[in-house]
Amino acid sequence: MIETATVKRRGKGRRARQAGPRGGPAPERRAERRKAILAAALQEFSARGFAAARLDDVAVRAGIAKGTIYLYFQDKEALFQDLIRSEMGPVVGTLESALSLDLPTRAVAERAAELFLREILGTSRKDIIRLIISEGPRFPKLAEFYYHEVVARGIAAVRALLARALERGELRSDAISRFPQLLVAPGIVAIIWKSLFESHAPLDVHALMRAHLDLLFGEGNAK
Amino acid sequence: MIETATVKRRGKGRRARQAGPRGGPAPERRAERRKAILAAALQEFSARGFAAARLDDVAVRAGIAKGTIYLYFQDKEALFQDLIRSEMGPVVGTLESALSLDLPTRAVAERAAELFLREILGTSRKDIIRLIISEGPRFPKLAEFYYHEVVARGIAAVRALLARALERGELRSDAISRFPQLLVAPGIVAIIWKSLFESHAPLDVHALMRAHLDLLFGEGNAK
Amino acid sequence: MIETATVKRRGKGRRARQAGPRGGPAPERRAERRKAILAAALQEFSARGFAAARLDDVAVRAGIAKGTIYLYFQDKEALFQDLIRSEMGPVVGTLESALSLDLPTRAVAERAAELFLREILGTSRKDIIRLIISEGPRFPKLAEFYYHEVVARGIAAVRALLARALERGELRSDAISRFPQLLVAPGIVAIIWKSLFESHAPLDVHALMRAHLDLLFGEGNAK
Amino acid sequence: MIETATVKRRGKGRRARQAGPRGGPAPERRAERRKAILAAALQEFSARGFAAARLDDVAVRAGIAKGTIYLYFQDKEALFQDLIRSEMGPVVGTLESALSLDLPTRAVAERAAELFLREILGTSRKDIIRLIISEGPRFPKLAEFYYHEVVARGIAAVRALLARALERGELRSDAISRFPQLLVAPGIVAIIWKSLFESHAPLDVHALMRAHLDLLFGEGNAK
DNA sequence: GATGAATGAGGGTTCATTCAT
DNA sequence: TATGAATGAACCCTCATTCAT
Repeated sequence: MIETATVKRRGKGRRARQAGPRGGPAPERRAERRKAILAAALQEFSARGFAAARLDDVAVRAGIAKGTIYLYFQDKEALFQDLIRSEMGPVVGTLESALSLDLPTRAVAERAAELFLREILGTSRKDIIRLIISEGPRFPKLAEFYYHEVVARGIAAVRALLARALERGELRSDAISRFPQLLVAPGIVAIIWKSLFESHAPLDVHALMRAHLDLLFGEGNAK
Repeated sequence: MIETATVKRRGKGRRARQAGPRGGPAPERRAERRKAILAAALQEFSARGFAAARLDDVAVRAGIAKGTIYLYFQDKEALFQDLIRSEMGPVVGTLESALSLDLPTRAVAERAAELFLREILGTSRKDIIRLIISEGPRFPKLAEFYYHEVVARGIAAVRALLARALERGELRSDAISRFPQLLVAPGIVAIIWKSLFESHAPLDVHALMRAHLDLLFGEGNAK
Repeated sequence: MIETATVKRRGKGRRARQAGPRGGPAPERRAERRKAILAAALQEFSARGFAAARLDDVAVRAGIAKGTIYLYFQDKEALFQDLIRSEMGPVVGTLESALSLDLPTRAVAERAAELFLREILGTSRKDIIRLIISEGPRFPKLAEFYYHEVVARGIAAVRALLARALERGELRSDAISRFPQLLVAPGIVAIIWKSLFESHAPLDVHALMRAHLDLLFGEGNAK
Repeated sequence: MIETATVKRRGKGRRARQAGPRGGPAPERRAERRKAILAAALQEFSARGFAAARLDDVAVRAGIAKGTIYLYFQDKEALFQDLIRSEMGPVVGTLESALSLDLPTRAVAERAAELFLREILGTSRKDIIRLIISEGPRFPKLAEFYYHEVVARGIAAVRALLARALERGELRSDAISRFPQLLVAPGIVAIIWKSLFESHAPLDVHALMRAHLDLLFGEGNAK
């Protein structure tokens, strides 16, 4: 087949402008729009999934023209990935500091649970997590990012906390220390339940988390 | 018929024939093909997700022509829903009977865990579960079906088991009795972990499940 | 930037089917359609140029649906390139045999000129040549193909003819032998003239060619 | 105003301002910018063709903002047409005076050839000619302009020269007198060759032109 | 029934053109 | 005057669905 060096122009080369020369004519107008697009994208992506979401709808929801999206994001995929990253980045730090408080372990765990309820389950970040679960296998680099930036850091923080707890004799077993996934599992399941079954069988996530902690630490209340 | 919130392009007028006029030309040839299509569909859907999967690829994988799919399934959506239903139905019964065995509760739980590992995590059924998690919000009727046919029945069986266990004093608390989700959560997380992070951090699901049961029942082995 | 191995599916991989399994259900129906598309494409491309031509218009002109084009050609570029190749290939052979006739050189040249007038200037092939001139720089591989398959072969044939002519003393000089471009130049110019200026100043190409041959061979008539 | 057969999207209502209200804010700054834009446009148009060239790239190359182009030119098409006209105008005069020198005809022809090599083939004007060849059919008014302002004047000058040459017996035949295209043809072909085949088969245009003149005038050197 | 060529609506992306600053 | 962000019409290409064979 005859191939050419032609016509197909900008591959991933040209990227959405990051900041105009002299600072750009709209200093934080730009940031606002970017946020509006990300917010709209979150809604559309989480309502329809990556493939089925239409940038047309994202634009309408963001109150801009379709082409404008491309002034802020390379393409649909970059929009998706930027969305994931911008939403998840901030929480990890908060989580890490919550886990490193010098309090009785159960108390720390309860703070973390509250944090999860307030900052994740109660916000659109839960949708981000669903998106990662759903689309991760199709976006290996995104899964990798999420693993390194969120999961691995979270696991490390949990392990540090639990090592101390074990020393202090606050834990029944080293099970969650070896498998921090066990600590988080109910949170994940809560997210999934709420998005699939909430209308059929509402779940009292507060109570679920309390029961979970009771299992781990024995009954008791550190509040 | 299961309806969804998704948009349809062409009319839903004619439906896939359910049985040939005069008895059908191929008695169980028909069943074979149906299975081949479902198997192919499972692969494509779980590799790409519902929206991005192409019926063309399903057909190639099933070794048939594209149009043939429409002799067996109404449309792409029906294929997807039939797939979910045909795969998950059978397991529930097995699970129910495993949970109703008259053995020490820990032993029953271990059987159930083995069953999960063997029949779900070790097979393509884990992909079905991922698909439900991913696409459920877009297919409310499917989530409903899954809730009633799988989740609710599973919960009922677990509750029966645990009620007995509580009476017998085999459980530390009534936590999982009130929230059977806690029992299942590590299994869900294992499925997700394997599809997203296995290459970055392999997970020993056997050990994970054992640690989980240790937490619930205290250390010990009922085998 | 996060990259993925994702989503972007078929690059140039999947090619337009070349022939169905059992010969294809439409034996030469396929060839007919292909021709219809090529004919339509020729019109659109030569009327608007490669970039500005719309496949939509090609489809309408060919009497088919837009998507059908993609059953026959990989993409717009492949259609363009196939067009050039399918049109120019055949003529070269005819030209070569015309040039190798064992006749007085002037007679051979006149046959070639007639051939040019009849088979190129008088047909849509002149548009192909214009297209190559116009788009060649943007399609280097196409220019290469054209150079090797048409130009180089033409030059070789001309050189063979002229070498013989020089031996026989039929030529005034070895100028065109060294620069066969000189032989062809008026033909090229005629094509360009007709497409640009014909309406302002009609050109009698017959007379032009005769005058050209007179210059090369001295006045005389071999017919 | 030059009109074309091409489609316009937005209205042609407002035109590029030709001179600032109260005299214009920048006296010949304006001319400089105009030149910069034209130079940039030449590069982009000749590299990509009219349709595929992007005004964005023109602006970048000219070191201005995209919108600024519209302060100097009506629209893309006007820019293109102004480009052609501004580049070709000047040469014609030079050519005409070269052709009207009172020297032996062969000498005049050689001067003209040198002029062509130096002022056209050796500069970006050759790209202008390629552009006219390529886009002329889509811009009839441009072809008309080019015909009247360049071609017709060139032909007239050539005819005058050759009439004198015939009288003086310096020409073998009246062929080129009747068809001045024959005189120019090798130049055209050289332009095309260089843009298409130079990398495959370099062409010695000097030698080509000399051989051409030898054919017309018989061997000899008037220098 | 089975096939696969054909259809055509749809969506991502581009880019000429406008206009608020 | 100059800027460049914003617009939105277009266009290439895909793919679910149909239907003649």
